[in-house]
Amino acid sequence: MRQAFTRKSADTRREALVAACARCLAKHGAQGTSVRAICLEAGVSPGLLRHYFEGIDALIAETYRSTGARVADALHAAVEAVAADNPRGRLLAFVTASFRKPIADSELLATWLAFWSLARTHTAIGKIHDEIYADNRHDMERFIVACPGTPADPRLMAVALTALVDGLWLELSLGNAPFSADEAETLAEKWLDSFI
Amino acid sequence: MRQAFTRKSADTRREALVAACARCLAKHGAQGTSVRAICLEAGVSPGLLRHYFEGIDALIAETYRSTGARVADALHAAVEAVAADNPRGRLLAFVTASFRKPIADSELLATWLAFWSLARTHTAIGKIHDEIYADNRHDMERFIVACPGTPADPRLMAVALTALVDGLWLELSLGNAPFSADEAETLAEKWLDSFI
DNA sequence: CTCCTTGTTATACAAGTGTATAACAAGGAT
DNA sequence: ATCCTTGTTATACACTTGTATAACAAGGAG
Repeated sequence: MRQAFTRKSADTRREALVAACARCLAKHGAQGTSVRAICLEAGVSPGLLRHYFEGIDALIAETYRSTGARVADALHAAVEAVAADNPRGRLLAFVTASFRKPIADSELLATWLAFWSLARTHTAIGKIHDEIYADNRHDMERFIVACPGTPADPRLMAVALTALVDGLWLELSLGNAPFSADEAETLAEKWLDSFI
Repeated sequence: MRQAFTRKSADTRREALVAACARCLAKHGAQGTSVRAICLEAGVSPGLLRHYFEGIDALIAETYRSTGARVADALHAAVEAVAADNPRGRLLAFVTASFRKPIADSELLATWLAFWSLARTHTAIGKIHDEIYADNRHDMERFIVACPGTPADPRLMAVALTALVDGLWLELSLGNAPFSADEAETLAEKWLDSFI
């Protein structure tokens, strides 16, 4: 006897598969993320994945794009919570959002680790990575130059601040970090005090 | 006909397997690192791995320890190249070594990504990670307090500097970074200027 | 109602995975 | 020389992997 199934539109299915892929990467990491695991998570048969995507790599690439957008949205939401006439507060909000949920999150890190691994070998995914990071750094730079007392080289400042935030985010998300989210926030603020 | 083989001591074989595992992780990433791939790399049959290690996870854990020690050695070698009466120069050497070979290296990053992935789920590997990072941060703190004009909270300073270095190292090693190793060095120096 | 398109499943397949096990070979002890 | 220990290989096994393919079912068009 065949399993009953509901017929859905292509877009809905693609989105559902991307979401399932993200959940899978988060739960089981890159190792445990297979066609079967993803489709089980999506409540769908393995064949359907290949009906909508060229292969599992294409689905992961799409998931990278989607996850990157979700992160960027969360960061911008944090910024929008601060008044427009407080550019320094907005920059600080953009930065410190990385130390709190939903950005600082063990499962998001697991997803990101999988992306980094693939970015190194798979050039298509490498391109997506470059885009996401270029966008992020561009945003960071924009928020930096919006502040009064803009430093001489905002590009380099954005590079440094991004690296600092990434490093702190990584350790917080890995767990067992020898510092708290509050301390990370303090450090970021101190950094701003000295350079901007 | 059986393949000719040379009989070796247990220690030699273990080290050879660890080295092969490291090369494998570097070349093919976590995905492509299997018992068979490692043993092919070591020029040894698959069964031998289980003769010396409880399983592939135990070998990877040992490889993590070994690679961590190799990195720490490289960092300390950079420090020792600077005169003992120049503590600030030694700290800077410790920091900037991460932006040069052999630390800033795409294949080392691939290895490290595999470790991070496993550290999240495998608690035994997580412990090794914590040890390695605690050691590194401890060294960093030691080089910081050795400088004249030690800041109020050297622990937090070490946290921040470690995060900055990690973030810059990560992007440099991933490739296509929008900044050079020289610029990373400049940024680290600027950081020292402001805080120490 | 019937046909036809197509979303969806079930099944099959070849290749790869970690591990278990027995046969083999090398070198020292007797 | 012979035995015995043990390092090492070859092979087998059960399981998972990504993918291909044919059967099936749902819903609209005629």
